[in-house]
Amino acid sequence: MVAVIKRKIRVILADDHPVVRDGLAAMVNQQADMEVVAEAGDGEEAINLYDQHRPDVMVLDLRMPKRDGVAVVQRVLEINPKACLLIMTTYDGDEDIFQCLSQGAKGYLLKDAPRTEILSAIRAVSEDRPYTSSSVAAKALQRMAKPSLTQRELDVLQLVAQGRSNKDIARRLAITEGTAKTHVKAILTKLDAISRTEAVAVAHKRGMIRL
Amino acid sequence: MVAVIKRKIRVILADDHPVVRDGLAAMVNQQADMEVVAEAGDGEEAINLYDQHRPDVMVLDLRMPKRDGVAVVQRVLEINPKACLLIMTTYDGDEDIFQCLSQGAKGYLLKDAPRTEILSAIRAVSEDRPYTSSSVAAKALQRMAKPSLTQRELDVLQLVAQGRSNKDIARRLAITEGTAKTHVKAILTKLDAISRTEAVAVAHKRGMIRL
DNA sequence: ACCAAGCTCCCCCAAAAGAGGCACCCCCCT
DNA sequence: AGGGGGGTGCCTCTTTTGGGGGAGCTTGGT
Repeated sequence: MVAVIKRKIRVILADDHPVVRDGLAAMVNQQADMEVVAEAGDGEEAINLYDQHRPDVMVLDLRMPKRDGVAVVQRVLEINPKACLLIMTTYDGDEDIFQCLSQGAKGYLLKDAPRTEILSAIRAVSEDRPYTSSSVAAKALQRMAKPSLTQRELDVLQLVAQGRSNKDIARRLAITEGTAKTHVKAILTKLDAISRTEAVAVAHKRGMIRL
Repeated sequence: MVAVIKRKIRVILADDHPVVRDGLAAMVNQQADMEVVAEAGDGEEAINLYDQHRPDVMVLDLRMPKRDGVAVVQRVLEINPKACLLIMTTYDGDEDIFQCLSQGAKGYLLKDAPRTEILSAIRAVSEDRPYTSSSVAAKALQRMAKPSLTQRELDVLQLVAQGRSNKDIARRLAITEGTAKTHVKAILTKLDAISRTEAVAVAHKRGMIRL
């Protein structure tokens, strides 16, 4: 075996939990072929550090203070369209992952993934190969079949989830109660729910809303 | 300065995310006065490993597969009423932390706590001193004032959160619809909500239900 | 023994929600 | 020019919800 001289994969970690950053850093730095060059604790920092260091891979938590994963993906890809971004989240079924992936993130991981999977995902993404955990791939297919909500419907859904009445929703969105009801009806149909409360449950399970 | 010979604090880590365990393990093992003696990935394992190793401190994630934090606290305190348990969670406002603390857990931490806070919490708990992060202490006081739900009301609330109608809830709990309505009314009053959907939002925010 | 709390059931009544339908306008795409 | 989707508005009708009570029954504690 001839030792191949190769530059290490340079990694930035972005997660708001110091514990998680430590864990990832420990894992990464133990590998011969990769190293952590910076760590960010929120979205803003992640963007700044990406710009400074231009790493081979950035590992991004989907939910972060200041700017969430989606926003960071957008901004970083503006800075460098070839950026290799690996999204990491606690919850599968998070609607935002699809948004990230369709915007150009290269891979997606669950936080409860075993060490080996995390490391191989980083390697894959660093070579510009997409990596998607199988559970996410499965969900993506399921999702395709299901109708998606319009922006307006999402606005209404958000208020429904807060427990607002149709009348209240109408006032806040400056529309009539009848229109609010129309939107709610559309939401119920699309989410295959019988009542607004069930719609909220479904939407939450699919990660379409944050409570 | 005379070096004081002291046994290290023996720690067990229980968390379903390998990454988090790695992070905590790295932090703990870097300290001169503590060491990780075992790691558990779910509630069952945590209980078994506690029994085997009898550590000075067990750090417990509140949300774990098989058995959640509350159940583990209960069981471990049955095994050893003097056990020093440090609860760790992602979310503040999680109702279960109060249950854990009142059952005899010695401390509570948020996962986004800085390293120093985590380490000092472990040291405090190991000496049988309670450690409660200030944000939790504040919430505990607020909580005192608020009325608590009865078990039956929690049963109903759970079904309400799934979007079930009163009639449906009545069938599942083998009571009349009238009684279901009575419970729902009590829930609305106690949670200070106008509609069932708002009640679900409030309950979720307070961590009284899982969706 | 008694009272309080919790669970159960009942009444009436007003308000809200849900189902079904129709219609207009605007914008984008073919 | 035509078509489709999205947003808006309105109609009727039934069902569900929510608010106000009252009233037994058991259980646990004082």
